Amino acid sequence: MTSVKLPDGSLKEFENAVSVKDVAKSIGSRLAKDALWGEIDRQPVELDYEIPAGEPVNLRIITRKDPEALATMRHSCAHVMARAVMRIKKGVQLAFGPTIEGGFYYDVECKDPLTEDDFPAIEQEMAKIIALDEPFERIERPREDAIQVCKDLRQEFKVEHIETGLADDDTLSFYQQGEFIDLCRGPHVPSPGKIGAFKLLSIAGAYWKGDQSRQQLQRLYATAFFTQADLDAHLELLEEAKKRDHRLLGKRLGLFHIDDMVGQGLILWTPKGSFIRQKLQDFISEHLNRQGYDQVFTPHIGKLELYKTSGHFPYYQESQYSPLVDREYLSKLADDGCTCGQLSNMMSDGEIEGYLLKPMNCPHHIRIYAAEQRSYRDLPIRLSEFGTVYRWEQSGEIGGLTRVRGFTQDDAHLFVTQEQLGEELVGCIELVKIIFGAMGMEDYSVRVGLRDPDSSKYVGDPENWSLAEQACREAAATLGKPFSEDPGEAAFYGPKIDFVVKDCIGRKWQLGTVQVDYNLPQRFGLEYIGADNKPHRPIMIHRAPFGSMERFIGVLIEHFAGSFPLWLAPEQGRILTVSEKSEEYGRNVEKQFRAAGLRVKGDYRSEKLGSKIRDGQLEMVPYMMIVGPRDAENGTVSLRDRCDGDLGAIPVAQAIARFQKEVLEKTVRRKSAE
RNA sequence: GCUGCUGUAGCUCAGUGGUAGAGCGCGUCCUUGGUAAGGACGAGGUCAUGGGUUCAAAUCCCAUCAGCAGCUCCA
Repeated sequence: MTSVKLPDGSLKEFENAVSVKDVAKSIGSRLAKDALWGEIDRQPVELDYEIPAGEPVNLRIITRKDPEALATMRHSCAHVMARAVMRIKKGVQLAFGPTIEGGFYYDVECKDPLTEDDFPAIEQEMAKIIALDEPFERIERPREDAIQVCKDLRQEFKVEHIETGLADDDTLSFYQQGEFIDLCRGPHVPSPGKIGAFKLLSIAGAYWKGDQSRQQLQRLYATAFFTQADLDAHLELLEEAKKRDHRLLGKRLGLFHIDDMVGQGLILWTPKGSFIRQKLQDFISEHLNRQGYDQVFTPHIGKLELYKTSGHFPYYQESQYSPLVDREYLSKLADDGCTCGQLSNMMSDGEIEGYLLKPMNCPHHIRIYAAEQRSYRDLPIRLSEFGTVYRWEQSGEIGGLTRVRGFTQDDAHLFVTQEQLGEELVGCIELVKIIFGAMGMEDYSVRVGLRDPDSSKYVGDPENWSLAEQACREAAATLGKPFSEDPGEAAFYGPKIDFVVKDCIGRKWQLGTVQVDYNLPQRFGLEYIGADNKPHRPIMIHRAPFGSMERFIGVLIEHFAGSFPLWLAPEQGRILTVSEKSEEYGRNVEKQFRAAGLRVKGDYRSEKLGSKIRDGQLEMVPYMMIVGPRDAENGTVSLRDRCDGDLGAIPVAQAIARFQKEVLEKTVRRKSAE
């Protein structure tokens, strides 16, 4: 007797031995057809798996409607892709081929490297394999046999993976499909016929096991869906998302420029982009004032000595611009043929004095704190600065506004007592909340980085750490949205709270961060005099709610799809004359808007109205004010909203009032890209 | 930094071992048009840079620089 319990709680009993498929058949022929695999007591099993007799087992039958079905089908598709590649190319070594968000990839090594030109052939071969519809057969082998199987197949990566990655598994599973056999945990759909529609997307390099020192493989990215319609919709979504790319919009709207002659990863803010940045800085400054911050200015460079004390030099030397060395030593360099390495050693040893382009603002702020004797009555001290820092990012990593070599942090350092820590962290979070709220950005995630309990790399008193970690949790909780707690993600000097968003192609970027620091106050010997008339050590909080102006604006361009809210729009409105006959009235209206402090321009070209409107729409101007003879006569403008279209004629004063209200309220307009 | 792809007019891109192309934009003129492209004419390019192969290179090869995708890294 075999009995199974179904997810709805019902019990089914069978006299003879039954497979998962038999159970599905007994429920309905439609289910039998749609069934992909089964799950017994939460363990995936094949459809032909024979259910053990005896005690009732919990059985789920998975169809494409179940959330995990798509991922499994995609993984099956990865096998099909690998098989196709092996049919086309000789000597293919397979590495890993997992499902990822939105698709899957397979890492392979080919003697004769693959290019995108091979895609049509691979896709054709995949179509053939799918048409064959041979079942995915699960084969289980004891450990030693499994290694032998991989050796026979000459799949060295698989051998290594079993020997190292799967060292604890006694039995290993393979899936076979015709001539193709691959080490795989499963599950799979019963056969490739279940794959609906697929497409190869791109090819890129990837290191074996993610280790830079290991060989580099080729990673084939692809995606698959149960229906062609779903695939088409997905591809269209990708195309739509690309139109929001801040690199394209930034160029098209003239927001910023990156120039070869200036240098990689160095942003030139054009007037329009500068305007947006200035407005954001003004906005945040206003809230800094309210929260009792003091704004400071500090230089872009500092002595090596400063960064030796802070620990940034030479420890992070690789990711910094080279130091600015004294003239004297430079000529010595030239005369003696001294190598860069030697110079670097001399600097670390203190033989050479030089300056560093600052990689962080904290050392400068610390020296402001240390410049005066501080009392507990002065604390907390909150020093803020839109401080520009420079970091030598790897060239392959630089791009757009999201990863640059020079950027301005909306930085601040708070010097607080242990007792004040919790409240100040909450204050920092409050700022983040205000900013994201004002932008209408809800789609961000929060991570609290905690100590790795097994590591001893952390500085500071463990008891204080626990207090700080708890304070971080409590501060994060004030956002009122779920956050993750990541042990081991803390900096060595203290726990932190990070805010992460995604860009238009799904890449994650860290924006704001709030970090507790026990280390720097110690390194710099910071003190304040307590109520007990004794010196005490303050705790530092580093915080940058935007992260950097560059990255934040990059993300913001994509968030708004280039269509900024009125208060941020460099050009808030444009006056369009119906014909040149209305130019005088148009200029008059323009003056009135300007006098009211609004940023408007006039389009007085001898173009047709439709053409001017089109230009205005494409340049993302929030409002257009159309003026013709009728408006001149009535003292009106015909207002056109970029999102809603024609709003009809209203008096000029009313239009101005509408603008001012919208600016004051910082209304967030709907997104739309074109 | 690594792997692959790319670099042609202000922008988007076509092109090919033998005198450099389109659309948009720009300029001039015509047109005076009421809610997403009116018309004509014209200007504009050391084909990223530096080497090499060749009678001949924008085209083929090498290097450099830059961009894109991914990997790695990210105080």
